[in-house]
Amino acid sequence: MISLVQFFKCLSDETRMNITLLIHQQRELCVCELVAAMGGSQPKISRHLAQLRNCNILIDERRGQWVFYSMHPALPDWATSILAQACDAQVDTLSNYQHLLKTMKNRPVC
Amino acid sequence: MISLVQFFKCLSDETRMNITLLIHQQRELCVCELVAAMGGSQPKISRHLAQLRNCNILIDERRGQWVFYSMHPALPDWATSILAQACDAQVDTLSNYQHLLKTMKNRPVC
DNA sequence: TTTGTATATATGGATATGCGTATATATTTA
DNA sequence: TAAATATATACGCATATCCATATATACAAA
Repeated sequence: MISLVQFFKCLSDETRMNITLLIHQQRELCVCELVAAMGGSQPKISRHLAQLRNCNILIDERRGQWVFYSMHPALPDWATSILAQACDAQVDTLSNYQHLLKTMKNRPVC
Repeated sequence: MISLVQFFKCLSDETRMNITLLIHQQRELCVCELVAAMGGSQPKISRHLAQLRNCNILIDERRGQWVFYSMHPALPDWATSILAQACDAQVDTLSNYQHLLKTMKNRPVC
């Protein structure tokens, strides 16, 4: 189980924080959607996703050529509560990402 | 005003996280109390306090030979909520610190 | 004013972190 | 099987972070 300080460390990078909040809000997203929303290079996003996966914040699931990430089902309640608060504090940035997702080209069909 | 990611960065170090949670819980503590509770060197605690002060998470107030730290009065609501959740997740460690405070020698009189 | 206690800061070094680039792997489609 | 797309990892480098140690500053008491 993830420790509190490890959880904060995972959220202490802007990219990782926004990835986590966006997935928390959208339930699941694949890597290419995250790349489109966050606007970084694919290896950059992928490396941060690996870290969040290794810390048991996210899980991944391959579906065809895509890999979808979602919140770890055993995430502690305190972590979920903190993420909900954080989403509130970050509504503006998140709605920006939502718009980029909607207008993204070649978005995979779920 | 502090950003969400900056807030998480401040809490991403074990010492800073525990300092913040303990002060959030105890309302205010002076540096020597924090040194006694957390068990690090005085310069180490002082450096972390300076960082939390510069980020507007804590404020300091000198009273005689002591400097007392407390939560910044303008801390955003989302930050306060996150700290409350974090305290819940950290009760065991915090009660440990409380005990060290109670049994500390030469504790300053408020 | 000297001494002691409390706190802050400066410095240097070890380690961690984040990134770009290149490349590897997996899957689908032709 | 070859080519295209999606994703992951390895490597090297620049920078950030954290710490111990030494020292500076502020205040209190003698």
